[in-house]
Amino acid sequence: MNEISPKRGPETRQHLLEFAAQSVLAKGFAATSIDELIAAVGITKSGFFYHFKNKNELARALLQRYIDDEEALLDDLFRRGDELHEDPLHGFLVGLKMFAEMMQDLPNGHPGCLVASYCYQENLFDRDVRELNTEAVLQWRQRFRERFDLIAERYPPKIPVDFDALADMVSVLVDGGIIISKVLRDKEVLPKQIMLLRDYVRVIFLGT
Amino acid sequence: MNEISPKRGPETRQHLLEFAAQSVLAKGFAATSIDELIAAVGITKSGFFYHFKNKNELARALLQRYIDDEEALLDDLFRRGDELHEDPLHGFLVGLKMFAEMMQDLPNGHPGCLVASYCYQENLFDRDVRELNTEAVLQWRQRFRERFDLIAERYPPKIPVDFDALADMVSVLVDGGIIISKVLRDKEVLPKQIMLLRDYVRVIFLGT
DNA sequence: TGTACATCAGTGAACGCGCGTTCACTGATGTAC
DNA sequence: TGTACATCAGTGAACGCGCGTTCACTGATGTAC
Repeated sequence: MNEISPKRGPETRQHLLEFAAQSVLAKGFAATSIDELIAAVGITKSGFFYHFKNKNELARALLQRYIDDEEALLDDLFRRGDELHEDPLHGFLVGLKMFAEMMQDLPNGHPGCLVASYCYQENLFDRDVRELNTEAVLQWRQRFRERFDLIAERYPPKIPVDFDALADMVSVLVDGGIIISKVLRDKEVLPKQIMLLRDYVRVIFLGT
Repeated sequence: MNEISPKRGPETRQHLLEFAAQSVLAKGFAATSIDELIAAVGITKSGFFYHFKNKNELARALLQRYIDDEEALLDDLFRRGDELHEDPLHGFLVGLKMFAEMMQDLPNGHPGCLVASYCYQENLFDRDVRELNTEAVLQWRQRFRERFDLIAERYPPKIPVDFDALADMVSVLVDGGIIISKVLRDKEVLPKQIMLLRDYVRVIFLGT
């Protein structure tokens, strides 16, 4: 038995991270115990400390993974939108549409945003983890801000609008939409909010 | 000493709730210990259990107080908006403006939303607490939905819009705005998001 | 081809502290007669 | 006006469990010569 024994380490680490992410989103980081993670994965406690030197290291790895995954997902999505329309506005609108559809197709709704979860437990974490969180949000602001600048070159906005605030609005609606979806146990809320944002962006740059 | 000793009970309870709210918003409910609360308030642990029969009872009281306070605050705010304009649209727009200003005037920004905090630790709480959370969000949906219905009677929307989703958008932008404000440590984010919502509502019903 | 050593991915036992909860008790104030 | 009892707002000591972390050790695989 256990014929695939060589090099299981990275795999075990991934399982720990996956299970930890679920648990943190359901109960918070403080209530997520190392004991439950190792029980789920099937190693001993010392095995956990081989992979992570302490619990804060787990928090860091968890957040880094989440940020990287989200970035890859959304980059891919808006790139596909741009491939369908060379126009930056319509490419973005298609990207938002695809994003809304993707959120709608998740069987149990969005599992939750680690950035938001950490935000409401920030005192638990070292400064490096908190800075990671801040950096991630700032990156999204910059990314969308550049997009709106690009759009505005071709489509001067019909309504005066602060592009940094509009860029933040994407993160705001996603994080807020996830919360209201979760609290109401209604997975339609998040996609509907994204579509509302889409309508707003259209009316800003096209006037209807 | 201690000449004002009679009937201190309710006062102690309020202090416990105030301190608990701060701590829960900074670290989460699980990491908020009864020990730190009683240390802050100056009673013993058994004194705590005189006021709350267990920790879940504290969670319930905390959330109930938060919901009641927010409801009173926003009711008052939109009532004042309506007093300045008998028109339901302009009364609402004024209310949103005052809301944004109020958020801007908080010295350290909004301290956080307990509904959102509990949402990311829902597995810690009994069903009654979770239902309280759901009910609160549904009430806000209904409240704003009625407002939009009223507005639409006089101002048919220029853009087709789902009023339930638009009503949810208020909660979504507030909860999301608080998170992004907190993560960026920039208290301007939340009021700006509220003003963006205001512009959106205006363009929906007035066309600009 | 065989041996020596290094690295990987863990095991097992023990640690001390902090946690939520229970229990029997208390001293000051309020109320009934 | 004095006494008996009830209620309020706690105290103090003890409980057992679960937590994160440390330490010395191990057995399987990989690499150098």
